[in-house]
Amino acid sequence: MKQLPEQLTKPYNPQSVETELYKTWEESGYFNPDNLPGERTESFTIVLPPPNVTGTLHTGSAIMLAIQDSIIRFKRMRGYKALWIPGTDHAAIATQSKVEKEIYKKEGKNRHDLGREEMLKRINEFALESQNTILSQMRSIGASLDWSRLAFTLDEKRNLAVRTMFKKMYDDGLIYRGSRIVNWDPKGQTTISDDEIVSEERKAILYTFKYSNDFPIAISTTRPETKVGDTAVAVHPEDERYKDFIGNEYDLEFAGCPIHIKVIADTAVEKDFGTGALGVTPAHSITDWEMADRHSLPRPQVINEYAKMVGLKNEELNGKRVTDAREYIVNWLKENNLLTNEEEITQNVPTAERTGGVIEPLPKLQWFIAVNKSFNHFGNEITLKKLMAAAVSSKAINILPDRFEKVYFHWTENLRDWCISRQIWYGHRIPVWYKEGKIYCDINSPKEEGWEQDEDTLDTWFSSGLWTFSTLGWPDQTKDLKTYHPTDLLETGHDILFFWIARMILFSTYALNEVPFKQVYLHGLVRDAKGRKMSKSLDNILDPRDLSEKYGTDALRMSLLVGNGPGNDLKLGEDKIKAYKLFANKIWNAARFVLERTQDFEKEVNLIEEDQSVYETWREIHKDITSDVENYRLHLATEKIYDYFWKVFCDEIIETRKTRILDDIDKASAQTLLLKLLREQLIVVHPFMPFITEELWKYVKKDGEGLLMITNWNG
RNA sequence: GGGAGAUUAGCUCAGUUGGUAGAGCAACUCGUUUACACCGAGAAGGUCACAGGUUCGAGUCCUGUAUCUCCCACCA
Repeated sequence: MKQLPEQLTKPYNPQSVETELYKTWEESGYFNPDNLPGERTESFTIVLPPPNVTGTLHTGSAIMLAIQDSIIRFKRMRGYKALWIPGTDHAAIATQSKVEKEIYKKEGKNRHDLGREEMLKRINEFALESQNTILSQMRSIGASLDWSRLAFTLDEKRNLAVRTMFKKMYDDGLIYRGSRIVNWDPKGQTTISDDEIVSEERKAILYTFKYSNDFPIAISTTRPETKVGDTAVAVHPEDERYKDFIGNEYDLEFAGCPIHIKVIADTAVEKDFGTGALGVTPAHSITDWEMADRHSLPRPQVINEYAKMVGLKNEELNGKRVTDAREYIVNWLKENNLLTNEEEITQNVPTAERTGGVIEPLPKLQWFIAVNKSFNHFGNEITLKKLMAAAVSSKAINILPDRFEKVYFHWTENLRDWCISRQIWYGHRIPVWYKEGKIYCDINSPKEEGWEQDEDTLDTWFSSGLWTFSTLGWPDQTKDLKTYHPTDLLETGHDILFFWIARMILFSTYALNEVPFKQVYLHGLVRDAKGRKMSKSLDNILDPRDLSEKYGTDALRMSLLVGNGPGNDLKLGEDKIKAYKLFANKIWNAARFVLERTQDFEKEVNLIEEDQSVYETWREIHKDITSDVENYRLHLATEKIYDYFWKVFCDEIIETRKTRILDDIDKASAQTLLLKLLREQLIVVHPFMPFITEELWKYVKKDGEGLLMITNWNG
C-alpha cells in the first residue's frame, strides 16, 4: 500500500479538486465514445435538451444535467459506446426581444432603425458571446458531454437540416401556405402557436345589448368593439326562443357602421350563457372562424396587427385602439338605449407566453404543417397526427412516468394544424421565394434574378424538433447517424412534453421512419423548501453555482437525485444539500481511515467466512442498485447507496473490523474486505458523485487501472 | 367543463410485483479513548386523508368522498 498522501490528511475540499478533475476527464478524450477503451458494440445515446444560448444555469438545468450525467456515466462504465451530445438553442423570440430591449435601452433604437442585416449581426454576436457562460456552467456541474459534437440550433448544419425538412414536407404537401385565423401577438408583432399561449384569469364586463332597435335578438359579449365585424348571430338549434328567426337576414347600422347579420343555428352555442345568442365575428375569434366555415359567412377584418380598428365606415373608429373603441361603442350603446345589462365576470384571456401581450386572433397568410392530411409514408397512407400517436401507443417509445402517455394522446388527438411562420428575424428563414405570383421552394435559392425570399422565419420548435438527428449529421447519411440513432433516452422537464417531445416524434418518424428516442424520462420542477415555485419576485431562487461552491458539486448533485422520482416536483432546501455535503465528508473520512489501516497491506487473501458473508450481502445490494439505475430509478439507487455506505459500511463493518486489524485477528481478511468494499462502492457512487470518487480512486486503484470514469461497473 | 397527481412520524419525503410501516432533518437521553469543523449508541414518535369493497392478508388493488396542486378547453 502506498504511503498516505498529504492530501488525505485534510478534510475534503471540493473547490481544490473539481476544476482540475474536470480538465483531466476532458483531456482524456473519453467524453467522446470513439475514444473509449475496449470492445464496445452497443451504443447508448442521450441528446441534451439544449438550453437557451443566452441563458444561465438554473436549478432546472442542474437537475437535468445531474440525471443525465449520472446515467451516461453509468452506461460508460457498463461498457457502452456512451454518447451525450451537447448543444444550445437560439430561442428565437426570447433572444431577439432580449437583444432588442438592450439596444433600445442603450441606443434608443428599435429593430427597424437598425435594419434586418445589422440587427441579425448584433443578435448573433450577443448569442455567441453569451454561449460561453452557459457552456462553462455545464462543465462546472461535471457534465461529461462530448464537446467535439457541440451543436447549435441555428448553425449551418442545422440550417441545412431545417431547409431539407421544409422542402421534403412541402413536396409531400404537408407544409402549406394559407390564410387562416392565427394567434397574433400585438406586443411581439408575430404569430405564435397554440402551445405558446397561456390563459390568464381576468375580470371583464359582459355587456348585453341589441345591435339596433331593428334587430330582434339581444347578444352578450365582453368585446363590444369587435361587433362591427359581425356577420351572423348564432343560436342553438333547439333553443325555442329563437327558432323562428333562424335563416333571417338583417341589414343594420351599428355604431355608425353598416353590418349584415344572418341568424344561424349552431350546436357550439351554449343556450344558458348570456342571452343564449352569440354575435359571430369570424375574423377575430377562432370559434367564430370555424362557425363561418360551417355556414359560409363573410369574414371582414376590423382589427389590425397593432390591435387598432381598421376598415370601418365610421371614421371616428378607425385607428382607435381596441380598448378605446370598446369605450366608444359602449357609450354609443348607452346613448341609443340599446345596452340592457352589464355584469362583471372572470374570464380566461389568452396571452403570449413570451411577451405577455393579449392575443388578438387575426386572419393572416401563414405557413402551416397539416397534421390531419393523409400522405404516403413509406408505403402507408397515414396522417402526421396518427404517426405521432402510433409511436407511443405501439410502445416504440416509453414515457416515464407512464401517466404522461395519456396526456400525450389527448394532446395529439386534439392537435390542429401547426402555424410555423413567425414574423421575427432571428431564426431559420423560410426557404421559399416569390416572383410575379409564382412560388419556389427549395433547399437553396433560385439561380435566376428577381426572386424574393419569404420574410418570415420558422417557429423555433421546428429546428429543435430535428434535434436528435440533425445533431448526428442528417440529412447526410453519416456514420454517427447509423450508430447513435434512434437515441436511447430523452430526459427533460414535463413542461415541454408538447412543445418539444411531440415535435421530435413528428419529424423523426416522418423523415426517418424511426422514433427519435426509445425512452422518455420526465423530471419534475424544482421548488423551494416550502413547495413554492422559484421566482425572482419571491426571491427564493437557489443558484446552483452558489450551491456548488458552498457545498461542493457532488453534494448538490446528490440533493437533486435522492428522493426525486420521475414526474414529481422536488422541494429543495439548503438543509438537504448540506446533508449530502456531510455525506461527501463521510466518504472522504471513511476512505482516509481505510487507507490508514491498510498501509501495510500486501495482497488480497481469501475472506474468512464471516467477512465473505458480509461481502455477499453487499453484492446483493450492488445488484439492486444496478437494476435501479438501469430502470431509471435513480431516486432509489442513490438512497440505497447513501444508506449502505453510512449505516452499514461505516457504522458496522468498519467499526467491527477496526479492532480486528489493531489486534491482528484475521487481519488480512479484514483488510481485504475493507479495501474491496471501498473500491466497489467508489465505482457505484461515481456516476452520482463523480468528483470526490475520482479523487479518492487515485489512492485505491491498482497498477494498470485508469481513471474511475472508465472503470468497469460489474454485475 | 374535462383530465392527471398528491394526502404516510413535528417537517421533507421513500416504500419497485399486495406479506410484520422506513429514512433524513428537528426534538429527547447518553457517550465521544485519534476516520469524521463532527461522530456514535439508545429511546420516542404513525387508525398510512376519510368511508366502503376484493383478499387468508391492503400504505399498495377497486369504488366513492374531502382537501390541495398541476395540465388541458372556443361559454361569447
